[in-house]
Amino acid sequence: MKNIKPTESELEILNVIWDKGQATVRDVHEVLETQKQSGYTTTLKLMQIMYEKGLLEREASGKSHVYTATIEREEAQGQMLQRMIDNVFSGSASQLVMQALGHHKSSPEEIEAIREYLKTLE
Amino acid sequence: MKNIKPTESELEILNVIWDKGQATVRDVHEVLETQKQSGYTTTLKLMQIMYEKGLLEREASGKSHVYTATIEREEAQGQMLQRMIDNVFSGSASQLVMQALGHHKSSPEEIEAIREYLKTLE
DNA sequence: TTTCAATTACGAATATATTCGTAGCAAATG
DNA sequence: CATTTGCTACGAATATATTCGTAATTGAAA
Repeated sequence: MKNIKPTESELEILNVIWDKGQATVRDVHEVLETQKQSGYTTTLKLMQIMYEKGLLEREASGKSHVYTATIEREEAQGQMLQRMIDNVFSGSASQLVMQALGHHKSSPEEIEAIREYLKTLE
Repeated sequence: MKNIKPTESELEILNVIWDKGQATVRDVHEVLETQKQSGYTTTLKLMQIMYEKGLLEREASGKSHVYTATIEREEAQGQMLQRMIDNVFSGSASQLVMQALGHHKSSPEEIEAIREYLKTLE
């Protein structure tokens, strides 16, 4: 099992690739551009580094590369969550859950979904 | 309202200060030493930087300084959680909650606590 | 008062992350 | 075939985080 720790910029890129399934540098850049100002080669360089780190895989396609993530979104979310639980909530997942529920007015539907989910856990 | 974004090392220090309420550099260092190897002046420097950043307050006491956090633990947890929800869970707190519940076998007591908590939210 | 031990202040070295300019290459276009 | 366009590779500059050695300071002890 792969243990990743993406930086903030890397996470932005991963989110685009997870959304799309796969993406070229240009695909990613076009999305990022709408969120913040940045140069094309910046995105390129980051994705090259992520490839070297093993965060991304790529395949040549014409003159460009098509990138995919080497780890599933859920897997990465789980790892980042675990780190937050350990480092910020003294290892208590339920503390985190209650903080999250308290601070972010969840809709009744969401609360119901969580309640349903709790049932399946027993 | 203060918006903080402590680094990993800063968070380790904050955790010690939150636990103790207040602490000198030595206090903090003694705790950190048990977790990882590091020099005293490293801890000192970090705490000086945190003071400059406004993460910590301090008061002279004898020849040393007594530090306190300028933000409550719960407030900081809330901010970090919000950032994780935004950056990792596409803004969905309930997604985060369900991931957290699913991945970390919570004890029946914890689940019960969460269920109770949900009641109070309606 | 002199000495000693603990503390702070400070600067520098190293590591990592971020940004972007330039060069080189290859495919498409005229 | 020459030119343009769009891509990758690469190196360098900058920013931020981390680590620690050394010097200066201070309070307490001898």
